[in-house]
Amino acid sequence: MTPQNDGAARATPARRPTIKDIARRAGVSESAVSFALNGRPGVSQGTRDRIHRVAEDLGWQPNSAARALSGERSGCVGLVLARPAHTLGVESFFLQLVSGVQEVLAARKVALLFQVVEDIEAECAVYRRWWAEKRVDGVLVVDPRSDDPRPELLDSLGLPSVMIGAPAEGERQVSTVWADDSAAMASVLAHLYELGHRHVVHVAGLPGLAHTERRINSLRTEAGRLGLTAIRSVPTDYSDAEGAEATRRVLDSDAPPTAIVYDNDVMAVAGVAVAAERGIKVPGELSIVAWDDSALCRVTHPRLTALVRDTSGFGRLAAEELLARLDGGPVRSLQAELPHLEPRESTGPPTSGA
Amino acid sequence: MTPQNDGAARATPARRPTIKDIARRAGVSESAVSFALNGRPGVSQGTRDRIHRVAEDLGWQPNSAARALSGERSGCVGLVLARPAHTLGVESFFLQLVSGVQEVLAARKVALLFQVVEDIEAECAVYRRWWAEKRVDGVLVVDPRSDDPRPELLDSLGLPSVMIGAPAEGERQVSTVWADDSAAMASVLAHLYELGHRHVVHVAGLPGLAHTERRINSLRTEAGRLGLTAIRSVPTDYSDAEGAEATRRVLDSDAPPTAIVYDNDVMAVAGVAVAAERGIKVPGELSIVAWDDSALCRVTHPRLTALVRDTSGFGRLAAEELLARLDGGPVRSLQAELPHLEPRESTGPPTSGA
DNA sequence: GACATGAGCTAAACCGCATTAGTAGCGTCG
DNA sequence: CGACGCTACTAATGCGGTTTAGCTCATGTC
Repeated sequence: MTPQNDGAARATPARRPTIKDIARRAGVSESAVSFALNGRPGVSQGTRDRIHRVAEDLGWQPNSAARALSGERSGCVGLVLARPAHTLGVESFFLQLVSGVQEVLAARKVALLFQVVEDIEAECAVYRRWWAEKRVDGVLVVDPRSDDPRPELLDSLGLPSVMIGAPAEGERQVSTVWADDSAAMASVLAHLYELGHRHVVHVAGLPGLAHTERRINSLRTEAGRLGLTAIRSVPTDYSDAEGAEATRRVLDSDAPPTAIVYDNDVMAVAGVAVAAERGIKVPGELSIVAWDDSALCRVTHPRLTALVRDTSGFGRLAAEELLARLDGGPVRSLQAELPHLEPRESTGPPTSGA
Repeated sequence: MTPQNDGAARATPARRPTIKDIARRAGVSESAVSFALNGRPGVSQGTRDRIHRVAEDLGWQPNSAARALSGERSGCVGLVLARPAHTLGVESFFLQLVSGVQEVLAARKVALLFQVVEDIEAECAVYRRWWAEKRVDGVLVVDPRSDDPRPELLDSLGLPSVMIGAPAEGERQVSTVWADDSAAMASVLAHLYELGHRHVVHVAGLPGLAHTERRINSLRTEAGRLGLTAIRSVPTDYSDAEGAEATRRVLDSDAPPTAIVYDNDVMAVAGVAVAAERGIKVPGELSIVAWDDSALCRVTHPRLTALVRDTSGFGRLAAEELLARLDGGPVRSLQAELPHLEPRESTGPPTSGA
């Protein structure tokens, strides 16, 4: 079509304008342009306006590399997701989180560098590389663990960072944004208790994750407070397969529970499927609660009672905190809005008390 | 803990080594270092080895900004996802795609810039900005539309790009990586036809999307070939809500279908829920096929017959093509492996032929 | 022995911007 | 009226690489 493009050759459609071009057109020096465009003093209002007009005309945008090289900032923040590829299943949490993050970052013209890796070692390697390459100004860290090597690493690299999901441990230079899983678990158990459930099983997520531990501990504490003994948590890897397997195991036990709380939506749905397989009525014979709401929970039959969080709000909060850190703000620990329980059709009074 | 860190102040943990440091330590000029580290001629093997050793010792990594500024490349490619925030529901497709993309990019030390925006106008604005800022070397474009403004824009910007999902339209300098939706739809219809279905409804996705159009057209063509008349497609926005709504409508019609093909997994699951609501047996009275497999399809009861694609393989292919373009390769149109149908429990012969 | 050749290296320019250190012009003050 | 300070600007430098031009020395050639 375009005759000058013979195969591999790429056209050079329009040279990017630089401040030099602006300087020439406005009849001033490059420094004056730089001052004007960055709102620094040293230029008269008239000249400033003229420079802005010319820049606008030319459609100038700062070359991010040049800015990163001379200034401090790269204008990027990073997010690494460490998950074995096969685990990247149905997980609405992430895209929602990221969309919240973007909302805040985009407004400040900060880009998000995203990387998916296999495991936490690879994740640490990415941080090191990004740091060495000076590719990012800071990072958002997800899936905090109970014995997490990342805060120390990030601290030693001096890479500003925000942990998403768990309150700080130790005295690291790492902000945290978290939701109160303990209180949330308490509210779930209270809901089930009020309905009359005395025997509840918690199908938990990965044991290494900090929020898993907190949910498990909270469940134990609250059960003690209510005088319940037939309460326990069983660990899984969050997959539908293990969720189903755990469900079968607890239903097969001598004293099956009257309610199950699942640590994510996928496992909860898998649990419903197991119940359906066996002809167990939900919520008549078994009540089910999903931690984290999603389309999934509204799509099954019966629709699932779920713990709703404002995930994208969570992302916004985290991004704001990271930007604040980059601007020299203090290390903080921020708490997101408390999740609330959305009762739907999968929970009800047990038919026969234990 | 660390006494020198008083609040906002960030520590400077270790200066990043530069080629200057390497040059000094190796007793050569900076240019020699650059030549050696980039495998260019002009340095003896001995010196080259020495330089490499020193670089290794110092843990040197090229500063991405500096490299971007002097060289051509920024070492980043971009991916923009245009979705209204509330649509970011259960969608395994993306994370899987991205994980495949990363696998290839990471091996070449190319970073992925990721952005979620509201709509396609915002998406175009992001491309313009990235181009002007010289932030990315190329982009991956998803969700091709039947009348898509993006290829023209990217072409005019001279931004190397790969469209994921649809074959090229027109003569743009844009590579495409796509799956044969037409053939896939034909195989789905053949499967249902063999089982005895003569009345099939296709609950389609967004009408504007190119692959939606191709599926619809293929369905019509194939139905014609098989002599079927009671075949149609109904459009939706991919959400579980519209999927359920469409299901109710077609089941309420005068001549309800014996099988429904859904354009994604979420809607298929919603369809199963609607059937359950009404006591319609799946697959006895209604067969259901989901386009795109996911944990979701294996988690419901009955488990869904689904069209399986190697999504992360798709991502790998796209990333490889983009890297090839960046290396000056020609614009190509690559076809991914044909999706295959995975029969599970949601399809079977209809109880009474139409 | 004069000269071309090429390998191996260095010096210097450059990428686009930010920033620091001037400098010219001008009003003010003692 | 010269010292001083202020405003509005320019020149120069640096960020960390890549790249081009040039320089030196050994070797080969007729």
